[in-house]
Amino acid sequence: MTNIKDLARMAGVSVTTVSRVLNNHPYVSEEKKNAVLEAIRVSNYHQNINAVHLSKGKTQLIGVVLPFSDTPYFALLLKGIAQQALAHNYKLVLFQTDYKNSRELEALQMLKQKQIDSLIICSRASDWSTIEDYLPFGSIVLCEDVKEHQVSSTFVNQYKIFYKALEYLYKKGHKKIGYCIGRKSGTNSQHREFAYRDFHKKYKLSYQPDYIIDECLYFEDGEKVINQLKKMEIPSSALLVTSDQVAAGIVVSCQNQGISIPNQLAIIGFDNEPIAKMMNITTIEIPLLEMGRNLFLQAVDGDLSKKELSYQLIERETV
Amino acid sequence: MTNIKDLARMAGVSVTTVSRVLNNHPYVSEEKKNAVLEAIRVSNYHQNINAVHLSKGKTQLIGVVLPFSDTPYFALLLKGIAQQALAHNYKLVLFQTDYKNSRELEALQMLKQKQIDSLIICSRASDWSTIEDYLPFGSIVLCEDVKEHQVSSTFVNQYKIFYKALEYLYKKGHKKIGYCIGRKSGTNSQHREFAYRDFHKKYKLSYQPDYIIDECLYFEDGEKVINQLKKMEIPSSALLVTSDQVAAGIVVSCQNQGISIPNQLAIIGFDNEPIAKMMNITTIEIPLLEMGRNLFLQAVDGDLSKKELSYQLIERETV
DNA sequence: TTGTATGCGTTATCAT
DNA sequence: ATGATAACGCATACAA
Repeated sequence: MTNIKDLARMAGVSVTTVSRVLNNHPYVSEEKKNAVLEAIRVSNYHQNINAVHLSKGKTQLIGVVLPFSDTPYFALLLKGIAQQALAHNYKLVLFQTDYKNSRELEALQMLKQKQIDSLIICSRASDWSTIEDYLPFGSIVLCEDVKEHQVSSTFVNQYKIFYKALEYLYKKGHKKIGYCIGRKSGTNSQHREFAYRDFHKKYKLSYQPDYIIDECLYFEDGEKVINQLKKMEIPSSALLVTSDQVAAGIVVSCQNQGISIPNQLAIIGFDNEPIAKMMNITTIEIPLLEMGRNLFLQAVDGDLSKKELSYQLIERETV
Repeated sequence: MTNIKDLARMAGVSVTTVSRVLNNHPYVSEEKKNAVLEAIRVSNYHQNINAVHLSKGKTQLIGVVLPFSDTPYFALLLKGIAQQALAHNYKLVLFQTDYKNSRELEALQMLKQKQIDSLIICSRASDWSTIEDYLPFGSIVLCEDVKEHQVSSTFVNQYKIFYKALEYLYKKGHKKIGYCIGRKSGTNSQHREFAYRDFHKKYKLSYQPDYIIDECLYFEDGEKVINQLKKMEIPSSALLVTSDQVAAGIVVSCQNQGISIPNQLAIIGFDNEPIAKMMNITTIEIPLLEMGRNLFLQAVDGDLSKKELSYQLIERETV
């Protein structure tokens, strides 16, 4: 493996000059430049990027923490991030945490060890104090409303969205509203639960504990939801479903079981995925791609910034 | 940022000793070890991993090249890879190529520059000669039948699978069989096309060019397929669909349009995703998770090995 | 415009 | 069991 020292010898120049032509720096004569280029050609030279990293203290690598990537929500987020990474000549290091805190800590650790320049956490497992411990080592950006915490973030107001959706259902005459969610843990889920409770308080409604159904991530979970619904003493008449995939699964399951939508069961999905359009599912559009893109920008930028993205209720035929 | 030199000074030992305790090497007295540990504690020391990489010439990083990760096929493959990466303490660098050759070259380049130890290419865009150019720099493993080429790979026999599926349909009485595929390019697609042609030759059947429908990647593409089918002069009576997602989309679209399955249209999906089970779609199971896991193992192993995985036709109600 | 010398943080080799 | 010192390959401040 030839290195710049070898190149320097071959071209009859100093290593500095070699480094200059390698990095397109000015102040190098055409003559010497060509000599170096020729040496590079004949030697089949290539940089050892690790040496560059060590020397520069940067890696052009950005870590992305997410529980899994086979669900449209995270897949789209990731896609947005990847788009910008490509455009800005950064590479991505993926941490699929499976909601395991330890994996998130590994990512944080890589930040500390300078293997990645910054970190995008799409779904946080660690508490604030540990996040803040790692802040000195690189920018960390989150995908939730971080309130007063000194971290950059791009997010939608989950509380407001949920509340508005519930009110929409209420105005359509629904008094027994349930919701389906991926996991009960997680800050997003908390915001939603608060919205759910506050809504019921304000409108003086009561709800069954089993109106909240978790572990709803994939299309096929729709079947499970309907089965649970059928077991309820007082089944809910409407469902807020935090993924269009699951919403679609519910619709199909209802067809299979002869449950009429929206008459017997109203449904609002999330994200406005193409599947929602195809199956005519009322949904709440969240600009996930844009969110991903902005997360990346914040990560490389480094400055503290917070950006709330807007959402949109798209009325179709499941409510 | 304190380094091992500082630690050495603080603990009153040499850098070598510090390095020894850092790496759990033998031959260091309990006493000095504790001194170093204490120095580490008070200084809040952490390794600069780039220095380790430079020194060792390894990064514990493995590159994964795939066109996109928001389709179940690649998402599952990636999941399998990620599982093993986790278990073996490797990190993954993701290259979403969007089928752009240049992105794949970037990955190859990273291999050459030692930023990644090896490379898993889930869907190849480059030709063989360029792949082979990079072989000296680390192990490259592929996800296709590489025949005589000196590269490791884990794969299923796409040709045989397709052929068998076509014969199955034929035995069920179908003479006009079409198929839906993600992209026409790619080696997998070629194998399938060969199988398709050979099948028609053997059974002396003819087919329309428009029986081959590409760009079928997502659930919502099912609608497009049905629209195209309806435009055909002689629509096919059966469809091989290389993704259960799309197959499911087709089923839903048929329901919407009053097309009866399997009477008017028979369907075989691919991958045996949960959605196929839920919607009772006949499908061909391909062990994607296992495939991903094995790909990773081959990547870190480094030895040349080739492994063909088996598949299984799962008969349900769409044929 | 060019080169010298030093630093980046760690591991490996070789004495002792 | 311990340590001095040489790699590892590159970037850069500074001098010329």
